[in-house]
Amino acid sequence: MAGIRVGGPGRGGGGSGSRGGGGGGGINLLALRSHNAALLLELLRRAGRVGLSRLELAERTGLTPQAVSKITARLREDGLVAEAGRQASTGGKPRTVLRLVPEAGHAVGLHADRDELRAVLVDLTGAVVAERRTALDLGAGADAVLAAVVGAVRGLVEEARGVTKARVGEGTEARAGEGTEAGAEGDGGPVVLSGILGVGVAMPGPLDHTHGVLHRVTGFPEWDGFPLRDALARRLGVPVVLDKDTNAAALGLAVAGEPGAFAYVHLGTGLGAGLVLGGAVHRGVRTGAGEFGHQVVQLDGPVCPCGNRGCVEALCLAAVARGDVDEAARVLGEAAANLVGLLDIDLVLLGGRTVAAEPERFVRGVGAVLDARARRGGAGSPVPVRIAPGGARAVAEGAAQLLLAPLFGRAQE
Amino acid sequence: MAGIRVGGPGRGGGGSGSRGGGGGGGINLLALRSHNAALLLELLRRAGRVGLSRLELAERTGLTPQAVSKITARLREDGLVAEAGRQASTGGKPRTVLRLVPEAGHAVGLHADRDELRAVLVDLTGAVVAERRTALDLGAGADAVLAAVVGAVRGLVEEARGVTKARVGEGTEARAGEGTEAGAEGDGGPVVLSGILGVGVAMPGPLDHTHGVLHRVTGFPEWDGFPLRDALARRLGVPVVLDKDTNAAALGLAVAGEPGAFAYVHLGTGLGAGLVLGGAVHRGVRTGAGEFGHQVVQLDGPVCPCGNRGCVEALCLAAVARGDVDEAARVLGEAAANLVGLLDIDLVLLGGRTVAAEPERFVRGVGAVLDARARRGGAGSPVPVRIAPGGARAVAEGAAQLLLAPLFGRAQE
DNA sequence: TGCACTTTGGCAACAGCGTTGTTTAAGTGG
DNA sequence: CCACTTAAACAACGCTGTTGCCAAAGTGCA
Repeated sequence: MAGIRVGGPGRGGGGSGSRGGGGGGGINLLALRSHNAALLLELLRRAGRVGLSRLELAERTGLTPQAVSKITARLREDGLVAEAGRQASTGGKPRTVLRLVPEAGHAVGLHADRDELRAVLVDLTGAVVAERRTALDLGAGADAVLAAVVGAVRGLVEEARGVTKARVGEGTEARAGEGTEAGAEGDGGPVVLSGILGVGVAMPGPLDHTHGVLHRVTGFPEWDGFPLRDALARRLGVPVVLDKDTNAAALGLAVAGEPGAFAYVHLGTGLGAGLVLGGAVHRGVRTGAGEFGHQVVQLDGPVCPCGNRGCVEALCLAAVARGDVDEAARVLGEAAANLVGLLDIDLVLLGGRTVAAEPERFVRGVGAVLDARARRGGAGSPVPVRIAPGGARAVAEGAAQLLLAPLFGRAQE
Repeated sequence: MAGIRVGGPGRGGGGSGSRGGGGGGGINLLALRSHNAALLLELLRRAGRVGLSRLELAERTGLTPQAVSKITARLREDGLVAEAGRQASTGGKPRTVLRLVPEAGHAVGLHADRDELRAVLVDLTGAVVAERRTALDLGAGADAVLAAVVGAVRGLVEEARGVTKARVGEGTEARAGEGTEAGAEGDGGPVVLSGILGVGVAMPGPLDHTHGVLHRVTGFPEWDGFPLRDALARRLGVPVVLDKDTNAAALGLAVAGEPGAFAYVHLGTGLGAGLVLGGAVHRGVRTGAGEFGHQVVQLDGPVCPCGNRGCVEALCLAAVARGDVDEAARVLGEAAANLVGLLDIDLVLLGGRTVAAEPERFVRGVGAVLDARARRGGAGSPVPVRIAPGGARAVAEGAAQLLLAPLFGRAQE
């Protein structure tokens, strides 16, 4: 069944108090092994259905071809990678294409919003295999909510397993196209679901990502300090990771190929941001980063419910409320420009219900401010603004990446 | 004489196009070796004169004691580390204390401000060994300025070498306290200066850290696009690194022990910031991060020379100009609070001439805003504000760290 | 003073990592 | 059909950190 732990089977000693890695920054041989394995997996993931040859992997990693051969052999043994056709010859033996086996692992992503719960099951490549939506009432108490969440996850996984089994037939091993001529397109042949890697949970409002604890869920004081991660992990029996919705969305976008430094700005019932710097989600020490909405852009401006005066969120939402979308976009643009200048990022992605209602006008309005500032600030090409791809499912997909991303070398701080 | 390259002598093959490390993220055995060596050096540097035992190093890195022994043996061979006394016994053989040898390497830090040049020579621990100050006229043309800079560096190094030689006597080897009982305090015994590791240059205004090129030096258009790093490196014959003054200061503070995430806010003739996130200076893709002064905090406010309306810099400096320091501090505080909320940092450090004129009032004023916001935002303890230690020499010292820091594992992106 | 005990840290043997040199496989082109 | 080219596996190697063992150097009690 091939464990998913990238570190490999580790048949040897392993016994005593072996420090796996991480400990204090010292790089072990085990740590080295899993790092390089994760690196190859990440390259293969990004290559998608096209795949990559061993030599291409060697070029891109800086490792020797032989090292890549050894590592990929292990990954193939573990069922994570499979050979899939060959490239055109350039005068000699054609390169063998390696591809990630999507069915080698799955993860669940949950987006628990104020009024609904969205759950997705994704495979190793991040593609959605199954999805569920249900209403959610956070006021019903912890037990009821937890039961609902657990039920949704269980149902999702079992339903998906049934569908997949039905499609395939039965009695399959998790080895896809092992050695044989699977052809360039090994389509339509997924296999039995391996165990679930874990569940990622994305929620609005302040929380502690490191400990998986909620803080001050707006309007629901009974959730304050609730250790959601551990409670869910106990009931589900799989690892659980908790994060803010904006961070999950940003992670999903980063994994999906957006550049190494961008901001995901979410304007819905509130205003927040997820920051990706150097390819990794920046959460800050207390998972508090991305507190974008309560930036003051108007000294001594109107009072915001948070107590400050002149917050972007208040100004922006007020403009939306009175129908002045262009003004809302302009205010949002000024705040985004502050952020862009402060962090020198490459891209601003807009998302959220309010933006989704008038996407072009927001993109145009925010972009206009950024262009004007860049032209004056002078550093060069203006920072592009786009609507974040992925739509309403993006947060849930990103939540699933909270578990997948570490396999591909994206440490979650 | 023991090269300073942490990677070690590498007596073996080394020959052909061996990819040292870095290439594409793949971790080589060489890369592993230098990583772990750098990690130990960093721990020893932070321990300072107190030093650390091998077992303490093992605990903190997660490496086995034997691995630490091997690595430190190499470092001792290279003259970077020396034994220095022993700790009190806890019932068995007492632990041998290891300490960094400060004289094993030196670097030069330059702070080229608008009107003066400050140069420091620091040893491996970052302690200033010699210092020079001269007037600087950026308008005198590239050749004249470069000649002045080169002269200052040469003079500084030779003067320091003379002094050190005079103090020591002569004929010393770069092995300090090798094996012998050097006593707990091996004071007053530095040695011949090893070669200079390189020169770090810190300047105001926008520039490209990656390529070492200046952009739009305010008031001196002739410097626009000038490849200062390469020009200086050619004339000096040692590696040169260029960075913004605020980034250099932030790096220096980070190395000096400030927490893993803080902002250095510099208010002098202009307003800028250096950001340290996750222990590393955040420069952004175009070295543009830290553009703090032209954050808009007053929509449709007064026009700033940069063309925007309501920039912090304009508002803050205007308040200073009319003598209203408290208002300046309040405005600065609001902008700093925006930054703190956005990035979830641990600390705000204030520096620069204008702040230095009224330090307490700025600290109090900025702190008041941060406290108020934290109390409302609620996440918990307020973010402390302090005057950045180091004074007027801080930028030059940080510039020297541009070369020292990589030895200790702080990659410069 | 002497012996038992504890702890440190070097030495030697080892497994595992990526590297190098060589061989086999699998194509192209004359 | 054969020379040539390129890809990838195999084998030997050097170097990494790891493990097992032992000398060194203290403490503490008899």
